[in-house]
Amino acid sequence: MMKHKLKAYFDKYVNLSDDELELIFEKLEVVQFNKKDFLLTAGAVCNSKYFILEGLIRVYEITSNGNETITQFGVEHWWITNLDSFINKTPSRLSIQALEKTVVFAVTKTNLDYLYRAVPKLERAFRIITENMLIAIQRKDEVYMKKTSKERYFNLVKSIPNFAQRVPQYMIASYLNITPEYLSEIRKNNS
Amino acid sequence: MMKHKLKAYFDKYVNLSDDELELIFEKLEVVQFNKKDFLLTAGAVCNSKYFILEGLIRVYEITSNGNETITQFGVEHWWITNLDSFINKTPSRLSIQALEKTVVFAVTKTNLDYLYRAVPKLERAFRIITENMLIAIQRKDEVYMKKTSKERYFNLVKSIPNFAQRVPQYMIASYLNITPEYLSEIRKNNS
DNA sequence: CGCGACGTTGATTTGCCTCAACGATTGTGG
DNA sequence: CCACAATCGTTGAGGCAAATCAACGTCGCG
Repeated sequence: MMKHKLKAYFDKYVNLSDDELELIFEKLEVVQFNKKDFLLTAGAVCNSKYFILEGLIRVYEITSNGNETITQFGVEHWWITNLDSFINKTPSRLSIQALEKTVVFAVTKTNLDYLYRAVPKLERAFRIITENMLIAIQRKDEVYMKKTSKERYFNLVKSIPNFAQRVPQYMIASYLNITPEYLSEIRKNNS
Repeated sequence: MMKHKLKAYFDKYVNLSDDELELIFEKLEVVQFNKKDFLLTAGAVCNSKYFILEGLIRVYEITSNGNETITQFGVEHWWITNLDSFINKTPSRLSIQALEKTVVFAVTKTNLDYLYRAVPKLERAFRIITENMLIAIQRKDEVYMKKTSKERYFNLVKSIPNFAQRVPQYMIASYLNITPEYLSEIRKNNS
């Protein structure tokens, strides 16, 4: 059941009483998205954080020269949002879209700010979660700044189960910052 | 005075009472580093976070093929640490070094964990600070993933005052992930 | 069935690297 | 305080990874 999943997740960071868990649960909304549905469309302000219960999403941007570049994929148990837009209430240049049928907890900024005050332990949990995201992004940067396209590709497909099967190749290429043509060549020479 | 600077900084995030500020101040240490001194050497565990009061530092790594690559610069009012090593107590592959005479507040993990409990508002402050760092690194990634070397260079030098004067070119090149030779060419064609 | 989305292949171009050599500047020991 | 070495920046020749552009095969879906 949903509430149980939430408890199991937060237990990794803090110990919540049943009352605290209940408070949090009341302020979350379970939302289901179908394939190709948008969690956020470019131009809008990102008003929610999403915790992915199941499914797969992508975060992407249409660049000035008109082609889309994917900045992030999200899978089960990841928090996804446009943090910049969420915090600063600025219009998002990024869009967030479901690539499969996806179920999330959505929490609005208003509700989250309320919860931080009502359940101080949540502040701690998100301090730690955010730190972990920072570490993850720094590790990713190490790979993406210093490694070749080939290494980045194999690093990615082995980090998410069945990734190459779940996502079209041109999206993987976009995320890796290489052209679909070149990714095709990489795959040909290594299979 | 040092304590005043600290108060002004945290006031941006939370309102601390004089008592709370005093508690925090007691657990910080003011440390001065001379040019070329190390705040952290590769192989050691990173036991402190550093808040730069004045000066300039670099974070860098010696890669497997023997040359150094700079992953971060830090200037006044930035928090610097190897977060991965700091949190997980793993040996750091990164080194942190002063590029100018640099004065910092240093806070150990033990003291910071103590302070989170003694001053819950600090948890909030660092939740927000960490979120801001995440936003900053995401913005940096946008530039570094999608832009040419030339664009990255001019983006960097205009973001930190006098940066090109304070840091040798080969370090800037390293941070930008280009060779010193190529940076030289970029500069020749655009001045 | 036909159309659009996706992947592949090949020819050409380009951004950036490698290697080597050479000024200019800095700093340090005699 | 000078001399020499080390550090730093520049220039040029040649090479490679990856992009661009264009064309074509294939598959799934309306």
